[in-house]
Amino acid sequence: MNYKISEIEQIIADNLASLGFHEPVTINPSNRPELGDYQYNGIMPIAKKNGLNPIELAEKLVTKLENYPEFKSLNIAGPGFINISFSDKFLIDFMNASLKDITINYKQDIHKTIFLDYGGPNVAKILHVGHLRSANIGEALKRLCNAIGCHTICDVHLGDWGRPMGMVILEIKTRYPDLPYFKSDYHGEPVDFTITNEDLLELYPIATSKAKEDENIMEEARKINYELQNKHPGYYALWQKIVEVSINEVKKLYQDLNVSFDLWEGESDNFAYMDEMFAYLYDKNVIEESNGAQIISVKMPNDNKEMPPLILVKSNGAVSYEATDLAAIWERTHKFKLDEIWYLTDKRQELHFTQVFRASNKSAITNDDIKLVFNGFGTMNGPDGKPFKTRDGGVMPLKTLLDNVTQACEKRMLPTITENRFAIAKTIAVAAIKYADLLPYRTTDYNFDIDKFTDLNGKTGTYLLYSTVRMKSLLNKAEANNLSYQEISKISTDTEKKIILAMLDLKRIIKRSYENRSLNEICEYLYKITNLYNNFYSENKVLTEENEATKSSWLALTKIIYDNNSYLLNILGINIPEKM
RNA sequence: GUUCCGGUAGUUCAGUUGGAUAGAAUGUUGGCCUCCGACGCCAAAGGUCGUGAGUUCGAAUCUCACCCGGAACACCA
Repeated sequence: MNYKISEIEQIIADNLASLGFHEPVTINPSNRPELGDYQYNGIMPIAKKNGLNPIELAEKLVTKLENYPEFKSLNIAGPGFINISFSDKFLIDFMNASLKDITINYKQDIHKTIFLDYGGPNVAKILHVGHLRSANIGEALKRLCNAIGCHTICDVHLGDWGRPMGMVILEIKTRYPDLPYFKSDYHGEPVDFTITNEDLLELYPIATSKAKEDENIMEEARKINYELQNKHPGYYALWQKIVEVSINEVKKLYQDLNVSFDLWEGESDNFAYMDEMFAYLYDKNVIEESNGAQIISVKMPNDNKEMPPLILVKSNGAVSYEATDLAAIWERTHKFKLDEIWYLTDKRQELHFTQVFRASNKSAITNDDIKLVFNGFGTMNGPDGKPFKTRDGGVMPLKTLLDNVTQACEKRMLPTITENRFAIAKTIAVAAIKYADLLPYRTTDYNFDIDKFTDLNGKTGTYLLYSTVRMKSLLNKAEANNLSYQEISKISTDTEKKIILAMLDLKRIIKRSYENRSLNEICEYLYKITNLYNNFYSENKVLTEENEATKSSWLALTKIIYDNNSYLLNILGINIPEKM
């Protein structure tokens, strides 16, 4: 017997075809649960298109479907809705298949190679709260892609190139003019000079404000940057040191947040392909000169708004970051065989990426065979709805945020937990932050509210962890008492049925999340199924249940929901502590 | 000014191909611990879906106009 929704849909499509109607069929969970488990709404459009009475058509279809053992009942309601109730056998088979292999609820028939560009930290600058969403959403999307069966390549896309680098080097030069890096006879020898991340964080704002105030200093920084880009030995060696220090610091924080990358490339790596790309672009004859700048016009005939050109080289001769992003596409498509490239940045950068994508297509760096996808996300604001700031008006470091939430979580932990207490608090804090960040639809702005996020009640990461840890605790107790469970053999209560129907809906949720490139539905789903299970948990006592078949079915159910929650939380990049 | 995004319960947000009685969290009120972790569970109240028109069997969803909020709009990245 079949146990998948897609197979049910195929049965309906086949029977519809035998009536002469060749239409794709999708069925959805019923919004009138008292009438059925699922509903098929497709009869009405078909009847309309063919000038038929929808009720009569529905009756013909139902007559053909009635004998399938997958269905318990089928009924027609209203203008032609077909309400479907599944047989217990169908539901039980489905659950036992999930018990054997939870991934059947995730894998889709999609096998693409997707390159993800997220993270985007800047060298010599602090990782602040504005960097959270790119890393968090990007990481979760990567895991989602892998769960459905796609191959991913992830690049952190480090901001390690450009004028700020010149400013920082200039500031170091001002402070330590005698360093060998700045001597004309320097050729890359090792230098006994250490600089810490704290030094860099202190240097950067000073360097940028000095340059802003004094045009001479700015000019000097520009010059250093120009020489750096042409691999001036001293500047280049110093720059490498700065990058290394920065990366090590950033990696630590990403590790705390369960964020990882396959590639730690930066704009400097893209820059290495610049000459090659420019030669190609000139050959393609897409570059024009305008007001002293080198541009690519990216207007299209159907545009109903102004589309400014993509600036490759500014009028002062400096290469723009648009060119860097185009070079990144060049590099990636030359190095890898890709189906899609996904960008995770603030949605305010949409125009920029539209320009870059158009330039890429216009110059045939990419064609229809590679899809460039901009996944803009909303901004995280403070509780007042304005851009998130610290009390004194500065940007809040991501680490400070994590520390604050960790402290708040620690206070709420059971006092009896002394072992690894701080590490557990951090795990909970990461869950609280990540879940709250992934809960709204990707493009929605949201307010960061530390009290709300660390609240233990409601739709929070804390609630999910608590509930999941409790499931695990139950399973551990069962194991300690040598209670075995092989499969679900019966459905005893309404709540169990609701849980099973929610499980049945998972594959659709996963697919929609992938298509929308947003984790919000997965977050909602996790809350829903966890709440349903908690409902079941408070209504029934599993371990003391006297009927053996009921007890083992309930344990198997618990195991499935635990496995599933673990799998879903893992997609969100959230770890589950042993205790909390 | 042009373009895009948003306006749904007191508050924060979901809302599928146009589908039946618009959902959840929080807050409010009231219940539930002899028993697997009460950091839990249940119930109730709470809505002119920004406004007005149109399309049709049927609109929060599609079209048009308007009101309000936010963002982007050539050399900052």
